[in-house]
Formats: sequence, structure tokens, C-alpha cells
Amino acid sequence: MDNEKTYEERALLYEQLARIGKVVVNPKRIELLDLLCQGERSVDDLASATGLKLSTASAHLQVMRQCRLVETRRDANRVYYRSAGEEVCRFVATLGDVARIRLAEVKQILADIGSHTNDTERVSRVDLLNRVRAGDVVVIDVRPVEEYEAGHISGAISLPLEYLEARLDELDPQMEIVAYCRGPLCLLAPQAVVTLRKHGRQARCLEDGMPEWRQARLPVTFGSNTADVQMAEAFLSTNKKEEF
Amino acid sequence: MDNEKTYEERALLYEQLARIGKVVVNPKRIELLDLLCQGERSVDDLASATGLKLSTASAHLQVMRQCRLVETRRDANRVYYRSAGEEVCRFVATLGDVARIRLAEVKQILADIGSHTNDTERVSRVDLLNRVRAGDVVVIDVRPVEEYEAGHISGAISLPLEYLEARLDELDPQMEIVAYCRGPLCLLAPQAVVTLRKHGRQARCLEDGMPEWRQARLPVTFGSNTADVQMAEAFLSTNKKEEF
DNA sequence: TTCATTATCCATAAATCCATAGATAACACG
DNA sequence: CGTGTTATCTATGGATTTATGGATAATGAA
Repeated sequence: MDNEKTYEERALLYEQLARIGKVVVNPKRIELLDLLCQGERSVDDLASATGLKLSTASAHLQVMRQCRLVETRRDANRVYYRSAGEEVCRFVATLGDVARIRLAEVKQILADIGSHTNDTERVSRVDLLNRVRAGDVVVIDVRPVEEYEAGHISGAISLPLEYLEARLDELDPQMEIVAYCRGPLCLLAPQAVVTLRKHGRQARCLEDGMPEWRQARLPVTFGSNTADVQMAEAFLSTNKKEEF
Repeated sequence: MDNEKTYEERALLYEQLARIGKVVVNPKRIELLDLLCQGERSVDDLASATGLKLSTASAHLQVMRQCRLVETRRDANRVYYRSAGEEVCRFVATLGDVARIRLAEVKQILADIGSHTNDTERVSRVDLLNRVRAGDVVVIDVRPVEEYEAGHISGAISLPLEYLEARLDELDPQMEIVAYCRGPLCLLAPQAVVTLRKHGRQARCLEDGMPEWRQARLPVTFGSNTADVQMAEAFLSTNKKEEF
């Protein structure tokens, strides 16, 4: 029958896919999207986080908005961008998976940092949740404060990597410390663990990062409140923990 | 400490991700990769399937090979390409998911064909496996023969869409027919179902397609043998069906 | 060896992408 | 209303990407 039309349609379809693909051809655009998967951020915040000129960052964000990967919200004279949905974060995460598995260069970069904190020692999400509930662990979010405020693991305290050594005394020396960051490709948490161990602390990384925690629908807190262990508690009492 | 170095490393990391991203910026490259997720194909086979000149197709394949997304094998004077791993197929599938969810244009194209075969009527993988085993369903693979031969659902017969009407009498009129193709973005199976219903047959699509079946580690047969129901049978008797 | 088939490499011209500076626009606050 | 802040739009030149034809290379068959 109309094989001609079908052929046309298939070409159109792949052109649409390429619209999405276009977003991840530029390193800075991937970086921006990765940041947005951590939570909402304003344009100039994103620009300074990535080292881009404001107009360049804005242009990249437009590209992503045009293919509906991100959405915006205006508050006063600031425009906040966010990922348009969890499938977008999954897409970025999958891209990372492929790079990690396929590219020796990526393995190398990750090994440079993570050599002393090997992967078998990471804490699973379920374990972490249970131990937060039991109160026998300190969870630190080592990402920049902005990302912590845009959503963090309930019960975690904000302790950006750059301040870690200076604020070491805030951490109970008797407790084990679990650090987390943006995900499997992020170097912050592994670096934090290296630093902590250098100071004789018992420390481990969470398996992957915040986006995965969010996708597992585990409890997330917004803003700067740090005393929210009870939220995790309430969550646990109404949900079977086997689900995660 | 060495924040400078960390910044550098992060930039390098995103550049590596962009190497992968580069593959999916070109519609034809996505089409090629999608085909390779169906199974191994030779270069000129791929070229004619996508309507590309041989040299162009080869160039695209080089790009994908350089970032390890595909691998090759030589047999006589033909070079066969294949996806380098299942995470690559997952990446393409995720790209499709995002496009399907986010882009109205994609929804439109899919609706044009699939309007009469709505998604709630699709057969799940588990159901299909059980019914193949019970022998009360005919499974047709409506993709081109090359893809059928590069791996098909055990028990399925090859009946490319273009020959469907001509070979209708090969299908038992009493049996329900389940058609499958490349996946959620492929139009072949929905079109086949439309055609079959027009001829008064009871027909449905499988939920998504071959790559997903393969990823679920369900039984796959290679080559042109069509009498392989017993393989599925053997598979079922040694595996709990609840797993899928 | 010579020829045919298949694939890769190479040069090129057209198209597209990118970062940037500067202009414009939206908004808040006096 | 004017001023300052934040973001978007526009124009530009330099870099990159793409399709293509033709040369080269690898392999099998005669």
C-alpha cells in the first residue's frame, strides 16, 4: 500500500528524535541538563555554575526548551528552569551509563578519584533509609548549597565538598558518614569520602545520587531545613521498605 | 584543594558524554543505531535499508564505532555491524521515550497510524509467551526478513508487512494473531494490525518490540527456522514465568 | 594474477552550530 | 516615571558537520 508515505513518516520520526538528540551533542548543554536534574535553578545561577556567559547559557536553555526537555517558571525578575519530567533525567542517566561502560576515558577519569573508594563499598538506598531511621548514620549532601535546597535526601545535612575540611567538627566522630552527590558520574561524594578517611573517619558513598533517589520515590526535602528525619520516619511507617 | 583540577576533569567528563551524544544528533545515525538494535547487519544492507549512499552509511558507522557504540565483524568481504551492548539499545529506547512523551509531533505521527489500535489492547510479553506455549496464537514478525533472521521471538513466523495481504492465507483464520516489530516507535506492527482487522482477523500488537523482548531475556531464535516453538517451551519449563 | 565485490578513506562545498557582544524586554523598587 | 537587575533576542565570524564522488584497500573467485 502506501509504502511511500510510511517511508516519509519514518524519516520525520527520526528527525524528531534528532531534535532531542541535538541537546546532548554539546558538553555544556549536557552539564546544564545534568544540573537541572538535581533541581530547579535560575539562569544566572546555572551560568555561573557552568562557567558560561549569561547569554550563552540562555541560548542553550532555549534549545532545550524548544524540544520540551525543560520548563520554566518566573519569579519576580528571575526565570527558573527545571527538567520537564523524570524521563528526561533517565535519558541523561542512560547517556552516562553508556559513556561509563563504553569509554575508557570516562573510566579513567572516574578511577583517578575513586580508586580508594571502590564501588563494592557503596551503601544501597534501602540500607541508607533504614539507617537514617535508626539514627546511626550521618548523611551529608556534598553538592553546592543551591542543589541541596532544590531537593535533598530527607535527613541529610548540607556540607558542600569545598567546606568539608573546615567544618569537620560538625560531624560526630563516632558515627559513620554517608556522602552523596549527583550520581555515578559525579566526583564530589567520592572525593568527600577520600577526605573524610584521611581524617580517620568511617565514610562511604551512597550508590549513585540524588536523581536516582528521587526516581525511587524515596523521601525528599526542599529548602534549608536539616531536622527532617521524622519525614523519612513517617514515610517508612506508611510504606513497605521492600519496595525499593 | 585542587578545585581547579576538579573543574577541568568535570569539563573533560562532559566532553566525553558529548562524544556519545554526537551519535544521536543525526536522524540517519539514529535510524542506523535503531536498526542495529534489532540485530547484526552488513554495511550495504544498512545503506539500502536507510536509503543512504554506501559511503555515507559507512561514515556514520565509523562515527558510532569511534565512540564504541557499535562493533564489527568481518565475514568474507562483508563487514557486519552490531550494537556494542544492551545499554546502547536502552539509550536509544530512552531517547524514544523522551521524544514520545515530550514531542507533540511524535505523538501525532504515531496516532496517525495507531488510532484504531489503541495501546490498552496490546499483549504483554508474559501473556504472549504463555500463549505461544499453549499454541493458541500465531505470532508474526512484520519486520523485513533480514531483521527476522538476525533474531526473532522464538515461535514467531516471518511475515513482513509488505507481503501481509498477499500471504494472508498462510494464517489460520481461527487463531488470534499477535504482530510485533521494532518497538514503541515502529509503525509496522500497528499497520499490520489495521490490515488484519480490515480482513476480519482478530489481531493485536505486542507491547513494544524485539529489543525489549531480548532485554527481558526471553527466548530468541536466529536464522530462518520457523518451527522453534519447542525452544520457548523448553525455556519456560526451566524458568519461573513470574520473572518477566 | 586479474577482476569483481564490498567497505573505508579523502577532499570539498553547502549547511549548521557556537560563543559572544550589544540591543531589547520584563520586572521590581523607589 | 526612571533606574537597576535579570533574561532573551539578534547579528556575526569562525568552527564543525554532512553528503557525495572518487581513490584506495581488503577479500574472494576466476
